[in-house]
Amino acid sequence: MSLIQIYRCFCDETRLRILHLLQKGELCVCHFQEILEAPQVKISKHLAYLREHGLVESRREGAWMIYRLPVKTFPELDANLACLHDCVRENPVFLRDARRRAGLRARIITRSPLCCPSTQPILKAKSLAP
Amino acid sequence: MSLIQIYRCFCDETRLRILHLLQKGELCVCHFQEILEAPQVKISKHLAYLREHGLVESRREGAWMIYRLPVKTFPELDANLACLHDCVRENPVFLRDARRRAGLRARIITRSPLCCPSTQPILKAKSLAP
DNA sequence: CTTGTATATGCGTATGTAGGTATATTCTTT
DNA sequence: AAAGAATATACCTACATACGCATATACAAG
Repeated sequence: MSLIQIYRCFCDETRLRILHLLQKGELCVCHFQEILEAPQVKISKHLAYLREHGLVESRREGAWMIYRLPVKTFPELDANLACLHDCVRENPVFLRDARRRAGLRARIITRSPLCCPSTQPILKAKSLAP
Repeated sequence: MSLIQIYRCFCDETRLRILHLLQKGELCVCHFQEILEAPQVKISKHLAYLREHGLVESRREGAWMIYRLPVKTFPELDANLACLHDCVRENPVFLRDARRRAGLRARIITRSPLCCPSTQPILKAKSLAP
């Protein structure tokens, strides 16, 4: 993964918002759809772009795909993600995303299992498919 | 100047090298040509791109155009330039650029006025046009 | 005013990217 | 096996970008 590839990934707002959200932990596609209020195909393509360039990893969990930042970190990516986090500290769009993310988690936990179990500390994935 | 614009400017190697060089002070076009070993049109277009997006400023000095980072700074640009500087600390290409820049300055000072006076503390621009 | 130097710009081409629609794939549920 | 949900991909269009060649512009020197 080169610096240039990182910056290419960073130069789209949707991808920036995705990366910003992933800094607080993994998420599945439908979460991005809901938080960013963007169509599935748009989210899915940007995630594919990020994955092809090594900025996110994915795993399947039942019908859901869970995305996260690379477990094996890179200094350049770490540095730039930290810089991004700092730069958007007061940005309304990114602040709103963070709030919606927190709200989403609370809602899912208190209601029914609407989406992937990685956000539901109560239910385990395997228990959904006996 | 938005974050996205900064990242768009950052996602080309030539532009990254130009910005990295400018962190140590202003330079004119022919310096970039020599240090980066790139054709004039390529340098000129990347500088125009950076200027249109607010990442560099230019002024004319005789026949030369001097480029520099914006005098009026922006937090996002500062942060990302600092991050860039840190990321390329050990990058051969950027290290070589820095060395060539230093060598260029020394050569110009000790020899004749080959290029713009901003790198020549001995001669002033006005003294070249009496 | 002409020549030469430094720099910018117009144009053409090739490639990358963003976004949409429609469809395919994969898994779950029944 | 069939239907439905979650996600990915193929294809299309519009637009941005990178680069080179040729040419224009701006200034300096004579």
